[in-house]
Amino acid sequence: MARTAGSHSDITGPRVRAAALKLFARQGFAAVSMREIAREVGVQAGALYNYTADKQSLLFDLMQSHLDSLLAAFEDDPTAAPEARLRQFVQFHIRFHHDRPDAVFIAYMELRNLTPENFARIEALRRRYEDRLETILKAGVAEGSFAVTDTKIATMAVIAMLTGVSTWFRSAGRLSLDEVQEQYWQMVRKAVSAPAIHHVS
Amino acid sequence: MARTAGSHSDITGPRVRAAALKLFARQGFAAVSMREIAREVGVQAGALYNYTADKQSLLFDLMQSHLDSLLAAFEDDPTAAPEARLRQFVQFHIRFHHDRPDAVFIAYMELRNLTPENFARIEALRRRYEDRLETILKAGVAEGSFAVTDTKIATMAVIAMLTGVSTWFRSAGRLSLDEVQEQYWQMVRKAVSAPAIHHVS
DNA sequence: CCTGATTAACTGAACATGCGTTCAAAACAA
DNA sequence: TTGTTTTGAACGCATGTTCAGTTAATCAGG
Repeated sequence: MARTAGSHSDITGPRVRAAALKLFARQGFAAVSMREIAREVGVQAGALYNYTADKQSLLFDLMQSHLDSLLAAFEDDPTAAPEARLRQFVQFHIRFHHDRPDAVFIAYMELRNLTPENFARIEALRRRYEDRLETILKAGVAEGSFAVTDTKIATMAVIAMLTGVSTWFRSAGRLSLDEVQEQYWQMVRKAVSAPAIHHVS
Repeated sequence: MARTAGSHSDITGPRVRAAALKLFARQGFAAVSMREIAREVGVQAGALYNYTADKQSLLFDLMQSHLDSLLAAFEDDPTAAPEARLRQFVQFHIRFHHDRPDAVFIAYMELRNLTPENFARIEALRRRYEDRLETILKAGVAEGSFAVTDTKIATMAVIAMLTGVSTWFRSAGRLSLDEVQEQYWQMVRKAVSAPAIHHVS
């Protein structure tokens, strides 16, 4: 046997990526074999090499397109108030990551399985995303509405806090995503705002 | 050849655990072979099975003892002010995790490589640690010094934020760990405190 | 609408290598 | 001498990747 009925690269290609995404997220890159991906697609292992040079490239491509779409999706309005921009960032980050749990998981967990060159490229993309947030924080500090000692640290703290949502949030749980977004926004807002001057009436 | 000079289980045992900790953290559980661990110890692969039933148990033991020592090391004073207790938690968490980068990495990244039973036991330990923080937050809310809508969410947010330090902090970097601890404490304090009533003079 | 040639997609077997684990035999420690 | 610790070989099976061969889809010309 050889070519199978209905086979077409426009169809199989995305299915290979989807299967790899799912399996890498569930089991980890190193624990997934090419034969396992092939089985998920419904194809023999050899056929995968029409769609990727090797296993490593498959991982890299998944990470790269995740970060590309992350950067493309976030819209920031530099003319808006820093607090509004930050609120937008918080809500966007939580929503975007919630919608792509597998890609998020891979992008954070499988960095060590990248070759040094690929790692550097992924890190550069991640850095660009972090810079988008830091730009907002800097604007707020310059304007006086935010008070953080070090915008780089605050950037890392906020992103870690927001990304952590995906480790525990379940749609079937006690809270809706909207409620979670709102509560995280309140915490982030307070964390970066000027400290309270308690007005005792 | 068989038994080697100087061999002793009191020595080899800890070395096996140390080698596994190091390699699992650097390359991931699935990517490390028993032969690789053995080579690091300076022994043949078969000898490892004097110290662990199998590879899975080795991972579980490392995670369990990490979480055991985490729970044992954190000292909370229920009679102190909630803000002081929270400050203590923040500083402890950052310091403890900074001192054990490999164990932290494994405890967060390799959960999916545990069998269901082992996973449940590790999760229970983690939950107990989270509960320690939530207890502090609840005390502060009851007392009125903290203002968070949901203490469970705040707990997860704070822990994610603090644990994130280990993803970027380097001792050789721009900031000392003391400075980082202080800045994170300020952000956490503000995030959970009652919102500012801006006093315009 | 049919026929034949060409191209694209896939199979299945093979390659060398590595895997976790077991165990009889051997050598050291007490 | 007894008991502990390690070796080294072996087990069956899985790994990523390559490739000649085979079949389905596509296209050209009537």
